[in-house]
Order: sequence, then C-alpha cells, then structure tokens
Amino acid sequence: MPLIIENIEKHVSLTPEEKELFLSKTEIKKYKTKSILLNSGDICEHSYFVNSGVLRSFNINDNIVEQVLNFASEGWWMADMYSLISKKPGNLFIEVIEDAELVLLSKENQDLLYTEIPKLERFFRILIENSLVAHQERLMDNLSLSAEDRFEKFCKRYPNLIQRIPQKQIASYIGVTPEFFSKMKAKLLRK
Amino acid sequence: MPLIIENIEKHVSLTPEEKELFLSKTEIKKYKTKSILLNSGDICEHSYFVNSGVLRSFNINDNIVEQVLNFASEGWWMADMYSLISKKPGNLFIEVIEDAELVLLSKENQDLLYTEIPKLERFFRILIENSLVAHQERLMDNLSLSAEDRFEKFCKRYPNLIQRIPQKQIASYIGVTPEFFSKMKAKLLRK
DNA sequence: ATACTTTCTTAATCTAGGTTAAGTGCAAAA
DNA sequence: TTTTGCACTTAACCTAGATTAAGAAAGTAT
Repeated sequence: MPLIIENIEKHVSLTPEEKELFLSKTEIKKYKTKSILLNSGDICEHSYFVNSGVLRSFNINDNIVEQVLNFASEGWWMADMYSLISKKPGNLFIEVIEDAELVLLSKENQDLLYTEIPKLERFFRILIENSLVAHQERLMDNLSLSAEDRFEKFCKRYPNLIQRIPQKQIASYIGVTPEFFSKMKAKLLRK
Repeated sequence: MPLIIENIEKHVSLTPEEKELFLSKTEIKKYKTKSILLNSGDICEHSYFVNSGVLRSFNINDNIVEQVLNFASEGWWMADMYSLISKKPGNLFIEVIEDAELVLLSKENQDLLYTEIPKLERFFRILIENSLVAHQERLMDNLSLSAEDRFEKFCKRYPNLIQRIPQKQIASYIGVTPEFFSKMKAKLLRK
C-alpha cells in the first residue's frame, strides 16, 4: 500500500476504487538534492507528498538572508499554501535537501478530487487543522522561549531530521544565526 | 441576514433551509469585558464567532507572563484549535476585552453540521487554510523583522483594533515587553 | 590527488530588546 | 473622597543573540 494512501487512511477510509482514482490523479517523481521545486515569485501548482528524502521551504528576506519556514521528510506534505490557494505568485522557495521521491498532486486535480471524493475535503481539513495547531505552538514558542529551548524542542520533535539537515538550516528554522547556533551547540555539548 | 451567514456565504452558498438549520445549531450570548470564555486546562467545547466586541486568546508561560496569541473582532472566529480538535485540555485562555455579542457553535454541533451540510466542511477548510497562511506569515515576520516593523504591519493589518486594545496586549502580540513598546512608540511619534 | 566551494567554528565587538525600579495618570472600588 | 490598583512612561543598566572577520573542516568537482 503506497505511503500516501496509508497517510490518508489515518483520517478517512477509502474504497479500493477511490484509492485507485486518487492515485491516478497523482504523479511520482524523483529529484536530486538541490533541485528547486518552486521559486519565489512563481505560482505554486502542486502539493508535494514525500515518499523519501527531505524538502525545505524558505524565503529570502530583504537582507538577502534565507529564512527557513519548514522541513518535510517521509510522510509529510509540502506546498506554498498561500500561493496554492490564492493562485497568486508566492514568495517561498521549495528545495530538495536530500534526494527525494515525491508524489505530486496538482491543485487542479486536488479540487477535482474534492468533488469526486468529498471525504477528501475532510482529510485535507484535518491535515490543515493539525498544521495550524503546530504553527500556533511554534509561534508561541518563538515569542516566549530562548533559542536553547527552541532547539531542544526541535530535537525532541524531529529527532530523525537533525542528522539529515545542514546545521545552518536548523539555525534558520529556530531563528538564530549559524554563528550563534554553533556557539550554543558547543555550550550544550560541554554540559 | 446575520453576520455569520454572510461570513459563510463568502465561501460557500447555502439554501434557506441550510441557513436555518445552521442557525438552529448555534446560540447567541452576550458577555461583559473581562469575562473568561475558556480557561487554561479546560477542554474547548465551542467555536466563537464575534458579532460585536473584541476577544483575545493567550497563554501564561512559565515566567508567569501572559503571551497573546490572537485577537478577534466583528466577523472573526475564535477557539483553542488544539483543544477543540483533540478534545484534550488546552493551555489557552480566551477572554473578552470589549463587551461582546458572540455566536457559539459547539464542537458537537459543528461535527453534526459537517454531515448534514457537507459544504460546511469546505467552508471550515477554507477558513483554516486562510488562518494557516496568516500564521505562517506572522511566524516568518517574527523571525526576520524588527519589533518596529512588526508593529507597523500590525497597524496596517488591524487599524481598527489599535484603539480598542490595551497597549500592553498589542506589545505582547508583537512579542515585546510593555516597557520596550512604550519606548518604541515614543520614538515613532517623534518622527 | 588537487583546487574550489560551502559549512562550521571561534572570538571580539555591538545592539535590540529585556529587566528593574520609580513615578505618573486615571478609573474603579470603598 | 479617598484609596487602591492597573496601564502607561521614563531611565539606568543588563544580556541574548547579531555582526564581522578569519580560519578549520568537509564536501564536490576537475
């Protein structure tokens, strides 16, 4: 059973025909590290589901500094939600940071599937609800925790990602400079 | 036409019967300033839609400091999403900060309405999508903008709220102390 | 293997924003 | 009407984390 179907069936159950229909509307592609799936200024046309590998989304702010928004590894979805739903150019980049096999679901097909399999409306609602809750928690953490505590939380939540992501990108995710991150890490190891 | 129905029909259209059914599952209540609608540790049973007045959600972190998550005025929804969907005790407070008339929709009725009016599944999906996008942007802003720039964005986005919310709560929302906010405001006025 | 590029580290210096403390103004109790 | 309490201000001092700069390590390409 494909990972993506397992993922969906965690929240809604599908008949064999529905599974087949769903899969027929998706496309599997492989990408090498450093591939850019989406550029800032482009319209995001697909949601990406990760079968293997790691992705990150980021933007580049005025200071020419990359700011990481999210990572996605096996079993996670990734897209520029703003651009995807508004159909306007977004400001996120999506990049492959570890060779990846992805399931591509175009926005067009996603909308089509909503009408053909209404249960999927529920599935994606739940998916986004969970994402919203996670973002709210991260927002509060960023406002009230120290960099050290945010790093600790990151380690607990994504223990398997730490070894697979360049350290400077973790630094960016938790919101500190690579230099400060390095210093902080050295301090933590000394304990 | 009730504000809440107008709000829903921005995204999906309802038949007169559906409108009536929807309204029959809600309840209108009035609350005075300082009423607590939800306490930390309680399970959030309702979504609140604001007909008039202002609400805020916040939590109290270890340092005994209130951290504002969100405000809601006319036409906005408010709930502790985490608690509402997980049915577990949350850590948010929801408080009335200006006398309010609210539409209450219990989680129970919301789930019931999902099955009776499947279109609502779409409505709430879209609502949450928009909320997610807003939270993502705020997260990125907190990671890459100065307090001054965050305040400026807040003023642009919620110009009508500024006069209605105690300044220390705006400070908390953008993530600075009341003292620093006061200093910053004085500096901005000098310009 | 060698050169080239990028990541990571260390350290000195700097600053946005926090902390502490004291005082002002004002609305609500009493 | 006084008192109490809260919201806001100002100012001195402090610190987490940024910036700058330079070198070390580790990939990557030639």
